[in-house]
Amino acid sequence: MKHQHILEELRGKGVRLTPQRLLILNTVAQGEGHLGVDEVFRQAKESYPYMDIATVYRTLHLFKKMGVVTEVAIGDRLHFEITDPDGRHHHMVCRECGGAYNLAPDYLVEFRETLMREFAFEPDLDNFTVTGICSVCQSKDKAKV
Amino acid sequence: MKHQHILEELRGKGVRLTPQRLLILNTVAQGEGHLGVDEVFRQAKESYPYMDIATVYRTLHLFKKMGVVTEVAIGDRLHFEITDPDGRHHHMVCRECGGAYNLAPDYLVEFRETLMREFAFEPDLDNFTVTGICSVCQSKDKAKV
DNA sequence: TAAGCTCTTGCAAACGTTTGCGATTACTAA
DNA sequence: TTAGTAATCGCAAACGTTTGCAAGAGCTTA
Repeated sequence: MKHQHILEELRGKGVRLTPQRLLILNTVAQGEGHLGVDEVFRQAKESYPYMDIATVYRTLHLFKKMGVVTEVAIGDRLHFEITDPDGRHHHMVCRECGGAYNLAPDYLVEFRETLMREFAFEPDLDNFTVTGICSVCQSKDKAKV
Repeated sequence: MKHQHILEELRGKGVRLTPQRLLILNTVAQGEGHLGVDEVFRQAKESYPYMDIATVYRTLHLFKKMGVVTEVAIGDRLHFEITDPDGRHHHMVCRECGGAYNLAPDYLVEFRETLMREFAFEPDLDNFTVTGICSVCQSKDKAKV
């Protein structure tokens, strides 16, 4: 069981650490990359058969609100990952293959400054996703034509 | 009935123009700004009581695929508007008040070029939405503290 | 350690959205 | 104008997600 610091943090915020929550946290942590809700549910259920899908949803939303996990929209489906501890990152999601790529925060600094200066609009760039077509799929598409 | 050019365009693409579709198109067009699915449904039902919610969903998705309407995510809810004919625009959505502001394409040109150059990632910036806090709500928040 | 308070869980029902299907309708061609 | 064909509609059921509620469990205090 890693993520001891996350547990301390949650306890400090008055979040009760139930077996279900620990299990879901572990599942998300072990699921390298990004897991969908149903995948988290299925895996957690293997360890604890009474696990309820409603608990999974409630727990993931709680973790998201607490900043412990990050939600990434991949083609209409929500995926979850443990929040990047050393500096947040963003995502580029390919609409063709569904692949998710990380994007360092630097690339958004200027965009953010522009919106602030021009519109006094403070964008949420902590959890930012841009969809598009990745380089691999671009090559494939060209090959088809 | 405006939007004659849209009808021609749809017919040209082999889309059947049923009364239900015309009605939904008019509803979206008249609903200044952005209408939710339920609002489109309710308004369309006033003119044609047999209107089915499934038809509204199917039609809006069809129109979206045809490029006739644009989908905007406003705080977990999808809204629809007639696609901007003279140059597309983007949206800034306030997560506090739910307000949607237009954003001219210019502000994204540089961001797009960066992603292309650095990652060969072609972003979908035709229908781009960034959430955040608008200037009005920022002032309110300050006042509360 | 045990009691008590509050939060969380599991269940079931509700909600919003999507899908399958038979009946109906828009469009095409004669 | 009419008949034929394929797409669309309305209905109902299915699906994924959220919510209400009573039973159960975590944390605090003494």
